[in-house]
Amino acid sequence: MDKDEGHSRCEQCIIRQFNTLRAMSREELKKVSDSKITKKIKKGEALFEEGEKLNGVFCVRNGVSKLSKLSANGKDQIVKLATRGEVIGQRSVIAEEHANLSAVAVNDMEVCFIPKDSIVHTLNANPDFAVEVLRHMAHDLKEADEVIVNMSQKTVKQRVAEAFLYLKKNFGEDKEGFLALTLSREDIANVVGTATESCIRIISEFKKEGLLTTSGKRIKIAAERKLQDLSEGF
Amino acid sequence: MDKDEGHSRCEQCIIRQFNTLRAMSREELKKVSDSKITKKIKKGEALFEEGEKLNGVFCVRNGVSKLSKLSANGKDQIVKLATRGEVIGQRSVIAEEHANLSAVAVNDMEVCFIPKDSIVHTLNANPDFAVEVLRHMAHDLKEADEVIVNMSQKTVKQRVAEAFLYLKKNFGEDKEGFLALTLSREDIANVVGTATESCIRIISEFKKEGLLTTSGKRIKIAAERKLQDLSEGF
DNA sequence: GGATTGATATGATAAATGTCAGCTTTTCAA
DNA sequence: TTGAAAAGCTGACATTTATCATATCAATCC
Repeated sequence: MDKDEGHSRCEQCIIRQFNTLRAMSREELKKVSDSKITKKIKKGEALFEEGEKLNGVFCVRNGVSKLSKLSANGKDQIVKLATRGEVIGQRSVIAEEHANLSAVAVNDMEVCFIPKDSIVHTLNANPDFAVEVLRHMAHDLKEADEVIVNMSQKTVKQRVAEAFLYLKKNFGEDKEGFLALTLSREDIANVVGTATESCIRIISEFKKEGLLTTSGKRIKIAAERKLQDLSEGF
Repeated sequence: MDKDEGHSRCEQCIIRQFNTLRAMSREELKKVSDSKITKKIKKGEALFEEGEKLNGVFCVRNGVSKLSKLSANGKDQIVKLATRGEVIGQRSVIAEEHANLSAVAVNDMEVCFIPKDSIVHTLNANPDFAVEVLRHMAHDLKEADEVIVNMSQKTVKQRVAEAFLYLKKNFGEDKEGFLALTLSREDIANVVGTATESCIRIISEFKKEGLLTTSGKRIKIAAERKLQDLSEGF
């Protein structure tokens, strides 16, 4: 059994090494550990919805969550995919605002809910932690800027290509070489910001051109270099 | 003469009230004031270019700067317009990364350059300041998420309408009722993420429909409510 | 097994947007 | 003042993308 499973202490949790919690002192971490609640979230269930007031943050132990925002025309735009080691909801807790995004499990998840008190307290008391969170948010902001440019300047085809490269880079491949994270065509379309049909059509095209192969909804990247070139406009 | 002009002390600078610098202690502010350099930037000149290493941040005293990123197809995407009271370059300094955006003056500017040492030092020593910067960045991140959704889900026409509402809200109008910030058609197109010709065409349409009136490059919003509705998809 | 449902796929068509070319107006410096 | 350069504008056309309709496939439930 994975030694990080169950109700282990944050102090021993290896997940912590990958996120801002590593900048906490031993005592601070102990407090977090005492107040945290481990939750299992089934595929399709929501961690929270857009507009909801968050009383804490979620540290992802396993699984993937999509962070999305509903647009006026009724479509969901997926802004980020959060996986093992990432902390969700920090932005809203820090800004003391209601959630600007919804978080829904893409597959079965295990998360730790950390009440905001211990986070906010540490933020005000431990500059190392504050700066660590700040660095992390600065990084997210840079990524967001890049997404803005891609959304407005790249074609749908380029963005689809990029989405697959992103999935490979961030979630890797399984033993058979398929992308480890399997998304529905609709979810892919919502990442890319296009109609589901357009997305499916482009995937079909890519298959014909030998850039991808598929098996059911699973997708394998067959010519990464060509996908890369395509996504950059060649 | 404006009492904030010239080489005044940061302690007395009224601009400071609007940005993160207000969370600094008296001594910290003194250090900043001693090391800062006031600069005049002419319209069209750059504060810094994408990829450049920043040795500090810029506090805007007067004028407006466009923050933009060059896309692969050679177009500039304007990600943000920064005006009086805003601090530019914080993200790059905090993340210790090269600038991910270029900053170019949209009109004549007066800015204070603050070397990064005093910023970084205060960040590590004064949690209030760190949290203040963090709040600010959390806000920017939320705005960026909204831009992503708009870019991917709204039509060009909706985005143009929204751009004018944004300009009115953030920069106001002059005595005659024209938008106080005058941008070239190309800059508007680069905010919206569309071709300059498409942007011009839509402005012409809006004029015909009585939503806008123009005088040279100056633009007046004639029917704000209708523009609002249009931007939301009605 | 057969019925039902949701996801995937494809075609036909319409709408939105970009590109290119040419023209007019404004700007700015010699 | 004037003439070149830049910005603004418009039309024609090509391309991209969305929408609607329909068909197929796969999973699930009785």
